[in-house]
Amino acid sequence: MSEFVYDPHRIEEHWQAEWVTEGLYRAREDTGKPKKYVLEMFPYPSGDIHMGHVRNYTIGDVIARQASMAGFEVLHPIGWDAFGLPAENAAIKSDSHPATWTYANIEKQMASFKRMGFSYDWDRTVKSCDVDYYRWGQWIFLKMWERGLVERKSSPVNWCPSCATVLANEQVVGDSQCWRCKSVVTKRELEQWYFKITDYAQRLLDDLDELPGWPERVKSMQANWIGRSEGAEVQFALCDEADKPTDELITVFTTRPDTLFGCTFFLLAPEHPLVARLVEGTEYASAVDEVVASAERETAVERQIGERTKHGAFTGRYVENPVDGRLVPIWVADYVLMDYGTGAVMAVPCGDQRDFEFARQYGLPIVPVVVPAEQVDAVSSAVLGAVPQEVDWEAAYPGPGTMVNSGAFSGLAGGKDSEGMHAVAAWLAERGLGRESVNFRLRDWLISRQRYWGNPIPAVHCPTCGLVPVPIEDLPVVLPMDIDITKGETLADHPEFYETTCPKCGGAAKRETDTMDTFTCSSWYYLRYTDARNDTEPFSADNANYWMPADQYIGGIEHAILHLLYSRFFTKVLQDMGMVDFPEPFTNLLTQGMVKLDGTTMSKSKGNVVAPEDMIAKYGCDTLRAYILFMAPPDKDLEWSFEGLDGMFRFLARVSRFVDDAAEEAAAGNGVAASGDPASKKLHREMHRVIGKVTDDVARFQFNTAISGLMELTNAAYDYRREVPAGERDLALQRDVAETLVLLMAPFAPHLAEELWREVLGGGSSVHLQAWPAFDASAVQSDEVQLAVQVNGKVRGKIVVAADFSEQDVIAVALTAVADWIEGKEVKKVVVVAGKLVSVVVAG
RNA sequence: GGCGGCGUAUCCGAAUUGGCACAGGAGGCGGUCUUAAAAACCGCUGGGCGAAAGCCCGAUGUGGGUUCGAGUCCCACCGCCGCUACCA
Repeated sequence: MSEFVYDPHRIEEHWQAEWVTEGLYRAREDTGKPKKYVLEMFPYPSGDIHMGHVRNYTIGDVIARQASMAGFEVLHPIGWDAFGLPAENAAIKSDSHPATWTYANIEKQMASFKRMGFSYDWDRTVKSCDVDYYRWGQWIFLKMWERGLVERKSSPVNWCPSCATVLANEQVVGDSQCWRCKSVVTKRELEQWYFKITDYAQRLLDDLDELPGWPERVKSMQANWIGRSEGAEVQFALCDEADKPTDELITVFTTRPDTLFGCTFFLLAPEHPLVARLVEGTEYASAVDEVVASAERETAVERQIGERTKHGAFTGRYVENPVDGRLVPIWVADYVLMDYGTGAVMAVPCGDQRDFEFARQYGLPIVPVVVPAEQVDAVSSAVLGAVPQEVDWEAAYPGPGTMVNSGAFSGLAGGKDSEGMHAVAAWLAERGLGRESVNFRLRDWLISRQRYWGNPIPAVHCPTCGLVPVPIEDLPVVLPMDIDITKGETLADHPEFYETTCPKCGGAAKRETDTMDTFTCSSWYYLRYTDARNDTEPFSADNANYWMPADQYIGGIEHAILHLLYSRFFTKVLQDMGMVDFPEPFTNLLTQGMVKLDGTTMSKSKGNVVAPEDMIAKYGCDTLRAYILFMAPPDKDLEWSFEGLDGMFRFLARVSRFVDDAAEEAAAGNGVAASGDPASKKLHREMHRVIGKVTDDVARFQFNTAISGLMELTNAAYDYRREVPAGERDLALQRDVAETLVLLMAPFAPHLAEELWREVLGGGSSVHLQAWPAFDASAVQSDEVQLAVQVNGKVRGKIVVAADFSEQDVIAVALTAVADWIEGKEVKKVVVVAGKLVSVVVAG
C-alpha cells in the first residue's frame, strides 16, 4: 500500500522555485509552433487578491497550461492597471503617496499570484503607472490627435462630487451612479477632452457580427449601448412673434417620419439653447423658467422614483410642419433629453405614449390619427372622415399600420422602416427639408480627469497658439512624484509642473493639468505585452501581429461595455494608423461569474471576505485551484462554500496514492506484463474515454466536468485494483493510467502533477513540457453495446448486442426482450437509434 | 416598460446535435479495518415491495403543444437574478 503523504506546502514551494530556475513560462516568437495568446484582464492593485481573482486567473492558467501541452507556443502575461482614484483615497487615509500604496499592493498581489502557481511570463509584466508604459499612452494620444480623434469641447458632463472629477457616460452606472464609488452623479457644463469614439460607432456595431467567440449577452449589451436607430432628420421652420415662418430651422430626429402628419405640437428640452431666447421678456417666461428650473433641481435620484410626472410649458411660439405647412406650438418639456438626438422632438400623440400622456395632461390635441391600429383600406383612408377624429383610447398606438390623414401619403404602409417612412423622408430630402439619417446613443468618450494619479494629457495651452500638442520627441510628460495628495493637491497646484513654454511659438504657456481616464491605459495594455520592453515605440507591429488578436480573453462581465468597447475602439484606430493589421483585439471572450458568499458579492466593507491565503495555508493552492473550478461552470455565479474543499484535497491525495502504487508495483514487477482480461480492457477503455472527455471539456471551458472526469478515471482505477488481485494486475496498463491521470491533471493541480511526474513516475523533464494525452477514438469502442428498449416511450428492457449487429437483428432481439409488453398488441413502428436505444410503438 | 439569463436530489451540479434524467462532489446513514477513534477502503442515500437479485411507480418551477421519444424545441404562466430605461 502506498506510503505517499500529500504535503502540498513542501511540493508547491519546491516546484515554484524550480520552474523559475528553468524559465518554463517564457513566451518566444521564434519557435515555429502555432501561437496561442491567453489573456486575463489585468487586475487593479486594490489590496491583496480575493476569490474572484483566484477564479479568473485559475481559469486562464488552466487554458494556458493545457494549450502549451497541446503543442502551442503560449503567451500568458500579467500586469497591473495601476492608475486611478482608490490609490489617492488610500493615500489620504494613510497619509502617504498613491505610488507607495499602489506599488506595495502590486508586490502583494504578485507574491500571491506566484504562490498560486500561475504560469505567467514574468519578463513581460506591465504596470500602467510606470513611465515606461504610460509614455506610450501619451504617444498614442498624440497620434490620435493627429488623426482628428481628440477633441476639447464644452458640453454637459457627468460629475462625481465624491471623486471630484468628471466621468465618461459608460462610467455612470445603475441609478446615475459613479461606477467606482456609487455616488450619485450630477451634470455640469464643462470644457473637457474627448476621444471621438462616435466616429467608429457603425464599425463597432457591425464588427460585433465578426465575433462568434463572444457571449451573446455581451454583444447585445454593446449593441444596446451603441444604440443605433434609423429614422430621419426633419427641419421645422421657427415662426417669429407674429407667427410667420422664418428661415431659422430647428432639426429633430425621428424614427417615424411617416407620422409627421400627426404632429400636433413641438418640444424642446429644458436645456435647449433656444429656450431662453424664445421666451425672454414674454408672458410665457415665468412658466417656462419654472419648468427649466425644476428640471435642473430634479436630481438623478428623484428621477428614479416610480412613474415620472411630465412637466412642460408653452413658449408662446410656433414652428411650421414641413409636410403640410400647419403651425404647431412649441412647448418645453422635461421628458425631452438634451443629450439624445437634437434636444428637439416632434410630438405625435397618436403614435407615441409619452407624447400622448403629455397631450392629455396639458389638453393638447391628439388627432389627427395617422397610423391607426385598425387596418384601413386605401380607398376609405383617402377620405378624412373615414377614420376617427376623436379618440377615446387610453394609449397611443406605436405599431405598424396603414397611413391615413397624411395627404398624398395616405394608403402607404406606415411604421418603422416602412414604405411610408422612406417615402416621406425622400419627399423631405427633395425639398431640402430633411433626410434619412441614423442616430446613435453612443456619446464621445470623455477622457480627462481632474485628478493627480493618472497619465498626464500631453497638451499645452498657449495664449497665442491655443491648444498645442506636446511634440512626440518631448515625451514623456512625467507625472511628478512630489505631490502631497493628503492636502488634496492636483497637478493644477504645481506651477513647476504646468509652467512651460509653447512648443509652437516658444512663448510662456501652461501645461494641461488633467490626467487621462484610467480606461485609456487598459485599452491597449494587451498590445504592450507582445513587446513589453520596447523603448522606441509602444510595440512593434511584428510582435503585435504575431501574437494578436488574443485567442482567449477572460474577465468579469462588469466590463461588458466599458473596457471591452474602449479596447475595440483603440484597436480599430491603431489599425487605421497601420500599427496593427487586425480589426478586433479579442477573438474569444469568456466572462466568468462572480464569487459570492451568502448570495452577495464578497467585499471588505460587508466583511464577508474569504481570504485565498487562508485557504492556501490550510490546503495548498492546488486544492484551491481545482476546487474553485469544480464548484460551477466558469461563466456562472458561484456561491462559496467551505464544504467540499476537504473533498478536493482527499481526491488529490487519492490520485497520488494510486499513482504511487502503480509506479511501485511496476518497479517491483509485481504483476503481469499485459493481461487483456475484461477488467483490464474495461480500464483501458475508460482511460481513453476520459482522455476524450477531459480534452473536450477543457475546450468547452467545462472545467467542473473535466475534473469530474478525472475522478471517474480514478474511481475506475480503484475498481480495477479491487477486482484484480495483486500479482495479476497489468503493470503497463496501471502505469499508463497513472501517467494519463497526472498529465490530465497537470493544468488543474500543476504542483502535485509535477511532483508525481518527476518524483514518483520518474518522468525526467517537467510534466508541463509533456504532450497532452492523445485521444484514440478506436480505443473506446467496445465489442458489445447496451441498448435500452422503449415501448411507447417507457424503458421496458435492456439488451446487449454485438456492436456490428444489423438493425434487423437488433430489432429482433429488442422485440424478444420486451415480449411481455407487446404481447397481443400491434407493433406499429420501431425506431433504432444506433448505440442508444430501440423505440417500439404499439397500438392500444 | 425593454433586453437577456436562470429554475434538475438535502446542497453544489452532469446530461454537447431531442434518445436509458441525475455523472462527479458535498452532506447523511451503514459496513470493513482498529482495543477505540481518525484516516483509508467499500456500500446505500426519490417512493413502494423484497433477505437479495430485482420489479413497479413517481419525478427536471406550473399548464399546454410538437414528436416514436422533451430537462433540451414551441406557446402561455409563476418565481428568481442581471443589465437598461422618458432614447423620440
